[in-house]
Amino acid sequence: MQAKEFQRRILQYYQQYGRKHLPWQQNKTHYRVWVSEVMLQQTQVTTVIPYYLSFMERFPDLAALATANQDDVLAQWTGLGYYSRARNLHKCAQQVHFELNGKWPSNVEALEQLPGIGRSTAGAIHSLVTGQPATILDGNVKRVLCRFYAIEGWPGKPKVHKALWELADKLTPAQQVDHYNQAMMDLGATLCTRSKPQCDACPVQSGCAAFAAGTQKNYPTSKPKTNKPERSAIFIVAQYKQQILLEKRPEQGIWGGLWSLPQAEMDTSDDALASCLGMPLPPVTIQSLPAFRHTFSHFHLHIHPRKLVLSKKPRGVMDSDRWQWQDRSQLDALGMPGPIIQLLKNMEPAT
DNA sequence: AATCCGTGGCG
DNA sequence: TCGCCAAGGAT
Repeated sequence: MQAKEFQRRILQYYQQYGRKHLPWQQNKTHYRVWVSEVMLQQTQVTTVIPYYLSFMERFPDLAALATANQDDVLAQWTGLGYYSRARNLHKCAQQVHFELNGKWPSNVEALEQLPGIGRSTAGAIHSLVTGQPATILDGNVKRVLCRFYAIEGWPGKPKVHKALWELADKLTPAQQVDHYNQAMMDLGATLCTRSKPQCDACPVQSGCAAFAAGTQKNYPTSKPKTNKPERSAIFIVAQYKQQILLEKRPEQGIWGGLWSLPQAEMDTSDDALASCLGMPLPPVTIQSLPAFRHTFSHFHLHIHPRKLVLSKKPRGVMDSDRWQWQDRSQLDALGMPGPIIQLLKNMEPAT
């Protein structure tokens, strides 16, 4: 099948079945499309929608986001994952608002220089907002292309990745690129799905190499397996009256920039727990709460909570701005990891 | 180039 | 219960 015919069918598919009523497809602006594209990185539409609506209510425009505190931005992102996206989103807003006078770059190359915007996201923003030509290559497009051309090899491999970009470039039309790109993502998300693809309804079935061979399920080639290591840590729930001691995590690393519980090595004794927080007084009680496991993108973490009920609020090390006592009823005001929120929510109220 | 970075849904 | 992976980018 020639590129022209492929494009014609994809555009026809868009007319009939393309998604046109997603929240970020209404009142299209750079700001609204950009926020949606970043939220949609590695994240499915149904997960994003409630976050997107809430985010737009809290930060209706670029100025609102650029002038907000990072804590407020991360609080909106809580539970969505990949928190560097939120930090970069905030940085990017500040750059465009303060350094570019609110004017978004008018070409893909300049868009790609902004924090959190890579090649595919830049192409998506540019094409979807302006309608001008730009290539995208997200997970949906990759899956469609891998099947259509029966491409062997995991798409994460640089060689395969490069080949996919070249094919994507070659197939992208000069006209109606916004419709074409949207349709390719819709096709991948609704018909050419990972499991049980609905090939009967596919507009490019007749040219699909995988369909012809009946090997749709073999594409894209899956990632080589690597076992995730198991890690364990003590999480300290230091409670004074109705307040919990929180520690802001460093920007780099897991849960970067979020407020979490102070951590300790597994072999830390109960006596050492209090002192490692610099507490002058021993806590009234130390109680072990049920451990649970949380899985990240690349390791498992066994969380062993220790509850320390304090009779007096300690002073000292916690005077730095990375420490904060937060009222239990106001935990959602800060960006916090989902599992930590759950842990604190499940805990019985203090006596 | 390979690794790091979350979470939820699915079979 | 568990492995897989989904609208990727940064280092």
